[in-house]
Amino acid sequence: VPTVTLLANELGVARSTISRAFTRPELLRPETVEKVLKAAERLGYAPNHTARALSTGRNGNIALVVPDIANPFFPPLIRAAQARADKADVCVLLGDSAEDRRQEQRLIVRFAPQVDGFVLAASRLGQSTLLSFLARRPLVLINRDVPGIHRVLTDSRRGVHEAVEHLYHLGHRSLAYVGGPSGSWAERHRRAAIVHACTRHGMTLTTLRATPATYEGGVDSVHELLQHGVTAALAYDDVVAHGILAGMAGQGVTVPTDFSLVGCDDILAATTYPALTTISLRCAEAGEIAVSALLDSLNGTKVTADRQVLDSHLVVRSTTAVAPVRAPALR
Amino acid sequence: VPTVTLLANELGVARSTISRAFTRPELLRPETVEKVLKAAERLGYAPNHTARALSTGRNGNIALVVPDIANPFFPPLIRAAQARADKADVCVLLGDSAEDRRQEQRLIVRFAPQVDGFVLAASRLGQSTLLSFLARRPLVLINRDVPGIHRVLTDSRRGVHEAVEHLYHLGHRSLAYVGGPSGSWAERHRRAAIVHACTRHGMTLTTLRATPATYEGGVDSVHELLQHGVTAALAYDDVVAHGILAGMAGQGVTVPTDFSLVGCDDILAATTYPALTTISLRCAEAGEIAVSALLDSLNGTKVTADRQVLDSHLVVRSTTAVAPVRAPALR
DNA sequence: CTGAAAGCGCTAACAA
DNA sequence: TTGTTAGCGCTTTCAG
Repeated sequence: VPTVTLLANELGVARSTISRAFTRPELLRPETVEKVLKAAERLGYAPNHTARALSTGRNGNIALVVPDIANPFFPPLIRAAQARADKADVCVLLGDSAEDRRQEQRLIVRFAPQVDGFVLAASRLGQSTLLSFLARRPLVLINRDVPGIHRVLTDSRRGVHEAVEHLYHLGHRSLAYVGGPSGSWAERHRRAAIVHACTRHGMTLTTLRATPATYEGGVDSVHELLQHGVTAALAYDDVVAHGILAGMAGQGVTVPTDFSLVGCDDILAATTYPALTTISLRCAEAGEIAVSALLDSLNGTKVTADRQVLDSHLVVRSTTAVAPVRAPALR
Repeated sequence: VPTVTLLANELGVARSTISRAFTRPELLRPETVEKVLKAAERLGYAPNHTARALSTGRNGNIALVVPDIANPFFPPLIRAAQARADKADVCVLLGDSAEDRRQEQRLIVRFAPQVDGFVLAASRLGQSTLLSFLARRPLVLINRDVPGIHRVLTDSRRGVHEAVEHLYHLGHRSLAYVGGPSGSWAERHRRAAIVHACTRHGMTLTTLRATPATYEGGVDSVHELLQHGVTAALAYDDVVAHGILAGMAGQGVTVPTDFSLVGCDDILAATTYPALTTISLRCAEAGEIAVSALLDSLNGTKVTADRQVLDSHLVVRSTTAVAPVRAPALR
């Protein structure tokens, strides 16, 4: 593996020149910089972050911890986060906490010595625990609202409002909310938004819960859903909605003719049939923004807001239609 | 922050003694170890991993590079890889090459100095490039078959064979293969397997290609697919199959009554409607095995095989049925 | 603008 | 069993 020394000997310059070409090129003559860079390219040289870390005290890594990589909500977020970090020449250590707070804590402790900061998505950790980590390392939260910690939140309120309004205009008057995990910030947030929107539109609201909040949980929830005599439902997220779609088909209920359904997150894009009407949540962007915020705080750039809220909007596709004359029931 | 030097001076011993107390305590007199540990505790000393890495050349990190995190094929693989690494107290640096070989190469070069080895999934890089990286760092490939490099391959042959047989028994005699990206190892492998299986069963085979190999590509391929007068299709992967399913529904073709469809990978589990008959490929396991192999080679444990092939099998769900009397056509 | 030299904190021969 | 002595690869004063 090539090092500064090798490169320096190769070019007949000092090691510091190599170093400067990468860290402070403005101190060098442009042609020198170019010469070094070209040689680096040719010999496959890249600065050793570990060595740099030892010398500067910063190691150019950040950690990203998510509850479940396999949940489709996260890959786009991870991807955007990684791409953003990459632009700043920062590497991402990825952790999957398996939705387990103990595991999450373990990962954080293990990552801590080799990262400059953390992005925690949908953290399950308690406020005080989080605050104690903040004392050690810069920290940015996604979809977890803890005062005092920089956080980026995907706010579904506007989208929920638009969805309820959309359904109202289609003639629906009774709506069900198929909720998700009781511990999650997103769930609390979403539930509150929908209660509010329904009150405002004078819609009857029934709430139930998909357990677990997965495709299967969605399928299973259909049984209960059909007993409530509602003509439409809003699901905790797209995955649950997708399950409901399948469950409905299994019950011979045609969506959207017999029943209207709205998802949340917009992560499945149009990959359901019929294509899912959903609340689009800019969740990939949340990953990018969180990383940017973390990077800023590492660079000492004073961050303006420490609570960044990302707006949402309704995307109408093909699972919502005019309310049926009679609500579908179990057959 | 206390360092070895500080601690050593404090205790009037050599720095190496401090070091040994933490890394090879069996070399020291127990009372010495205890003395050091107690002083460390008192002064709040903890070994600096970065410095240790620089000195030992091993930093307890590995890199995992995938072409696209958002492709549902990878999250389970990443998850399994991360879990396996975690067990060995090793951190995973994740890279997304965006299906771009230049980007892949960039990531590898950037990661190289801070990882002990690489796992490259579905690499797009040329053989010689790969071999040159191998010369620098241990390397394990997933679904890329390069002699001389340790690789783990998900072999779809058996599953393809079972699928063709299954369709044959259901009365199908003409089959289409909707292929994927021409550069990919999986595509070449799968295509060869299906050609072979069809020959063996005396089935007529038509091959086309979903471009791109995505849900949308699958949807789009339906138009061409219906012009070939086949009664069944095998898709490059589950994502393409999922698209075909939607495209068929859009064309008023009922699956499986009018048309039978088989996916590949088994990553969507049963989250399509109807639930997809598919070839199950143990791809998560591939991630775990690749990491294990890499870890073994880092520990100097001689690896037995350098070409690990994971078997596959057909999982019959609900998208295959008795062949229709007439092949469906465009309407 | 570039070179020389001194570490960053730790580990690992080699001695003693 | 413990100490001595070199570095690991990079950054960073300080000179030139």
